[in-house]
Amino acid sequence: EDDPPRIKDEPDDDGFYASPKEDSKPLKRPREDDDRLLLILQDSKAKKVKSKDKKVPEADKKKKPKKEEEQKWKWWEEERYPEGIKWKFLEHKGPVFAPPYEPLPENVKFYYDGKVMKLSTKAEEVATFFAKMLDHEYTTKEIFRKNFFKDWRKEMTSEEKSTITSLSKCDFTHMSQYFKAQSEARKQMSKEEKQKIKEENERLLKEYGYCVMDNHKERIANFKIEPPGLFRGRGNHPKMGMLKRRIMPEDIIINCSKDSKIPAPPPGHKWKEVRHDNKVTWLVSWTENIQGSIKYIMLNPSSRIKGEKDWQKYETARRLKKCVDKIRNQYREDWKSKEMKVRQRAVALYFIDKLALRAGNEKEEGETADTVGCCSLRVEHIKLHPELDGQEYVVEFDFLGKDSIRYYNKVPVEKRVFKNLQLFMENKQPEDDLFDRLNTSILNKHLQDLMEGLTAKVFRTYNASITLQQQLKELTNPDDNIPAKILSYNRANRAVAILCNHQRAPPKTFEKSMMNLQSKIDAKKEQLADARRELKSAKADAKVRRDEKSKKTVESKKKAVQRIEEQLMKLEVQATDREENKQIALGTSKLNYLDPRISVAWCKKWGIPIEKIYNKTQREKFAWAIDMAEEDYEF
DNA sequence: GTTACTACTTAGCAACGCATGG
DNA sequence: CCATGCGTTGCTAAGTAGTAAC
Repeated sequence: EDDPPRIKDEPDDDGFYASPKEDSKPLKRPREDDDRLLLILQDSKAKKVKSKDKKVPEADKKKKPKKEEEQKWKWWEEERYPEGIKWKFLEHKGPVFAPPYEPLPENVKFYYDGKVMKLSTKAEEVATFFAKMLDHEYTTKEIFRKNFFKDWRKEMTSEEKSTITSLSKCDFTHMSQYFKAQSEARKQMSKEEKQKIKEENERLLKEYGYCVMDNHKERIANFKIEPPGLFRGRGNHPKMGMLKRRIMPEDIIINCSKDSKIPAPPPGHKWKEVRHDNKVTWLVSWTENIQGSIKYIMLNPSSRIKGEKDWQKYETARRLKKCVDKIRNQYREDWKSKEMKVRQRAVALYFIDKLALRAGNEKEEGETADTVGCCSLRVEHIKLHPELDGQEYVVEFDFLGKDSIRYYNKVPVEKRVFKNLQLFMENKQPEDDLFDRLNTSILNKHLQDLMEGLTAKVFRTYNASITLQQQLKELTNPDDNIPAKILSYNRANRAVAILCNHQRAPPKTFEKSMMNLQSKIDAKKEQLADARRELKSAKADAKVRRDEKSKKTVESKKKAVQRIEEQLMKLEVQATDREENKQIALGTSKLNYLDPRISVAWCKKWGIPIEKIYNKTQREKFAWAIDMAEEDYEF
């Protein structure tokens, strides 16, 4: 047993404290079932009170958020379960299913080969999926059309099947127009109607959006089952256009505790299975029909179960910080190894560390888009340049990574790495694996030996977080005002996003919005010039008159100039930020790679309100960090 | 080692909805 | 008050990585 139980009052391997303050507070009361019952009881009482509240006007509404505030639970101050056990009590209402198909009104026609054709309900439903995507580029792609048509035909009656033999003879335009009109009508709805829909959504959220896990009510992330539709893979996906079938209660596995109130399936239906597995975190699962993979309903990032894991992730990355030098020396040694396997492993690890590449699991050919990560790189994905633009030993990377996002980079590497790469590529075809003696499993096993809990992806987390910390130190100018400091923060964030290759398509309205901002800046500049002129004349005036009143005018004009200068500066900062962000997505790194305590500490140090860095959702996810981190926190 | 299966994190895009300014 | 632009949220695909069975 190299993993001791975690409940104790000293830090475990990950630096977790049972009770996190170092002065040894008494252990918290263990989670007891009595507590749980109490909470549920309170909860149902609260509901009753609330429903009464409905008739009570405005004044009472304001109390609600306060009440919730008081109830906020600091799970990070509690002891953790022994490893493997995820919860003791879990109760939920099951999933919300997609609304049933509503057949089209009679007057909406489908045409085949120029003639009106009435489709059976099943065939019609699938046809509407295609019609709704008609404007999308997808529907012009050969593979998409082929896959769609094949799956569509499976839903047709035998008559339909014999009539409809070619997709190009199908005319969905009338259906498409109908849907466009529908969505237009939705936008035009009256306030009352919109309000009604909103209330219905809130009701659904209230009823199905939460569960009770152990003693606490927790938000569920995705309580709605994915509706049927056409599969939209990313990049060049061989399965694009296939029919994603409707999920029924009979497909659903429910996971909850034995002593909980088991959710009821919709009338006339039953669940595939109800199980009670507290070694996993999911509440509901089903098998999807495109890849045959399992989908899950799990908790929100603000939940204890996700938060603890997230915290732990950063603690592992911090442990890597302590031994990364040793590991780097090690892999540099391994570049010289007699064993090919060891050399490949060492070069791959160098890429993962230096370039923050993903591990690169192997994928089943023909089942997914052709994308790669480090271990699955092929010879065709790199070019070796003994010299390029005045630099020696340059490796040019060009491949599609996760989500078919292109990774393109020219990197000078150490001579040994370069020589090794030449060796690995000898006598190989472009489509051969660069690291033919390596896969992620071998690599991760090796990493596990170097440090407990170390895997390839820890390097991404570590390098991302350490880069943010470094960049913040470097870029923050103490004399800057708040907007300028925030620009520095965003620039530090951006450095990480570039490292991790988090790209986005430039927003469709980018050019336009940039122009708008520029014209705002121009207007502000003019305003500033005016204000300065006025100040000047006021000064001149004051010189002649030498009275109190004109002095005051000068003062107020001065202030006006200052104010406008500040506004202009803010706009210019905004423009810079936006321009630099054109093709970079900051969100992913902020949410998944940057230890939030670094950002919290930075905010505290420079007096930046946390709201400027994290929006509401992000503050909920990182509540633990916001509560814990002091200004001197170091990653 | 290889494969199948499972559980969980990470990812970009599009729809939504709210604030803002004319 | 309405339109518009933009940040936020929802959605779900696509990764990583562990385990078990052969």
